[in-house]
Amino acid sequence: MSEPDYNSLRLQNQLCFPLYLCSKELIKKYGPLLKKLDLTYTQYAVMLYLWEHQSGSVTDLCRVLLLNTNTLSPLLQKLEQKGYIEHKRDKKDGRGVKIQLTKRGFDLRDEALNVPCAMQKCINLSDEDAETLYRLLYKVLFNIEGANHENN
Amino acid sequence: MSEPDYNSLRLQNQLCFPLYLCSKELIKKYGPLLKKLDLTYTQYAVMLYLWEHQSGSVTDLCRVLLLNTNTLSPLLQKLEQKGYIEHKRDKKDGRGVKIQLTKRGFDLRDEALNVPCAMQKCINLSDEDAETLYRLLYKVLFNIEGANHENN
DNA sequence: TGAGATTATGTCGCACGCGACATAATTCTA
DNA sequence: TAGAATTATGTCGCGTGCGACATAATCTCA
Repeated sequence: MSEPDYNSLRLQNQLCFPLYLCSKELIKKYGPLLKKLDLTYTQYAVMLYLWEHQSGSVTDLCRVLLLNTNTLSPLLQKLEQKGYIEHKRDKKDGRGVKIQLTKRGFDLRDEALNVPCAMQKCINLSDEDAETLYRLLYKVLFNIEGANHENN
Repeated sequence: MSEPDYNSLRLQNQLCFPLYLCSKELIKKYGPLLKKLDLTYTQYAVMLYLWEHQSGSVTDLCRVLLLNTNTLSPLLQKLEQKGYIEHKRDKKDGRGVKIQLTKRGFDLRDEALNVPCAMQKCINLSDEDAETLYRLLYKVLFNIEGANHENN
């Protein structure tokens, strides 16, 4: 018997590996920019959601950011400590919590305006490449998330 | 004065966001497959390197995986506890450490052979799309890592 | 209406991943 | 050749991120 083909196990043949590197390194690049806003990357993502939608439940945020409550709950507590958001129990449904921006959180948006531009310059892709990348990433996401829902 | 353009802050206009989701969700998909090998994703990446190169220093692994020693050191200790690798002080240069596979670590490769195939099926991209995605990811990596080296 | 199922949120323990810093060995240089 | 700079590895503290589980409120339906 001949030796099995181990090429599929080479690091350079893994699609997930550059994905992992890219995500990690890009988030690292956000660091200095977001530090000025006293935000981490995940906290920034929550703020992006809230700037766009004004408010939302923990479940809404979980669904959009693909995070579990056990990640989001402590993170939201930290954002509250910073004074950027408020927790409010839903009066109609005592289980639910409504997350809302404070004035300070709302005002932070203007300070964040330069972030996307700086990151775009850092990534430095042509519009066409960026769009292709974006489209393929969502295709992968759709494929693997679809597979998730089949299991549930 | 008119209101600033906040569109650049919309979640759906961030390239980093699907990257972050894709990486996170794909790594989650690896979970059940790697659990059978008693490996996490990052530990798996280390093993991929070692299966390919037989041995390497901590610095080698840091360079390839774009990780810091403060992440890798504890991780390598865990791999040693599992009996997959060995630490050996370099005799010529007392600072260096050589990481080597044990027999058990080496043999694990055969059990890992099904993993890339299963992941490819899960990602479910055409060869052409996969290649384009791969190419664009490395382009971004090159751009942002290049920017890193300028700063150093 | 009341017991079980479901839903929304949260806690606990573990594993990255990083910035800042510590330590030991080697190399460089005056 | 001694002291400074560099290099290789490692520790500490904090912030995700997840699986497993806990708790409280609501819903369902016999």
